[in-house]
Amino acid sequence: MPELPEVETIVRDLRKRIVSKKIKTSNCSYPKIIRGAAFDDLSKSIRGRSAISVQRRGKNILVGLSGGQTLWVHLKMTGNLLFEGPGEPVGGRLRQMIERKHVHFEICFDDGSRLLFADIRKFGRVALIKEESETIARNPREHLLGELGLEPLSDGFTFEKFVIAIGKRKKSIKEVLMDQRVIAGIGNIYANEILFDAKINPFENPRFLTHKELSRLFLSIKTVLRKAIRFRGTSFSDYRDAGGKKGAFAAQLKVYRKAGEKCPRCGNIIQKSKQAQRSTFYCGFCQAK
DNA sequence: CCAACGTCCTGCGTGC
DNA sequence: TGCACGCAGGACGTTG
Repeated sequence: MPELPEVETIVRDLRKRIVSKKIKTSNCSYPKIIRGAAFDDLSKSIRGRSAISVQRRGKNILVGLSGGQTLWVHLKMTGNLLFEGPGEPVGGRLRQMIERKHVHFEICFDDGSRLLFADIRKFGRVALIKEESETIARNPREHLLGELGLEPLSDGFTFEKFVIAIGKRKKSIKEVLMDQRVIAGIGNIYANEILFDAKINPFENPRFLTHKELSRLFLSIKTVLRKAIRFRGTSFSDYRDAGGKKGAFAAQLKVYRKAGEKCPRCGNIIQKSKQAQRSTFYCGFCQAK
């Protein structure tokens, strides 16, 4: 479930903690999570390298290493990236993940600290990108990053680009918002919340949205994502930040997982439906078509 | 070309 | 109580 706000929270935490640290060793207990080259190759390639940057692109985490290589991580549904400082074993959920053998990959730094990749459902993936990270940014068809669309919190995310990106699509507006090739980083939770905030029906055809509705949607994308980052993301059962702590945005959710409850805006009952095999939550009154 | 569905996985909630 | 099943869903793969 980590979407843009959760990934951004993790990236900011990790940036403070691992930049300039040197990799001593790495271990992998479930090789299927490694994409591309075999784990042994990856392990040899990163040994002795230092982390020089931590960046986010959509829901992708990119750890830049000295020598020009980049470690790519995608957390998918239930993945966690957790940092354990030197000589300070973590408690709580991370301890539980370790004990239940949900840690599948780890990087040990030479100061004794560790970066752990844990994932209950093993959907998350790790890979080493050998080209320079700049090359990746310039080439949107780079395989591991897919064909990523607009970065919604960047300066390049303008209303004009947004309208062009949205306009041609034939699927419902909610499916379009979740399409990583259009806008990168929005998943099911924030698609629901953004559409509620913008008072737009999730089933609406993007072609029929008025200029006024598109303006509201453009604004809601930015305000909802920014607010969620301020609250350090949404935690239900699985998401934790790099320190193993929960995000606080779940208490700010207006419609997601609130079927049968009253709409906080108009008091009507929040509906639950399905779109492309995913749950959709909305208020049928203030998000009417 | 695109839409729709299947796949990967485990934990949790529900119903018999 | 215990078991079977459905559900959660991001992104990729396959099918039609």
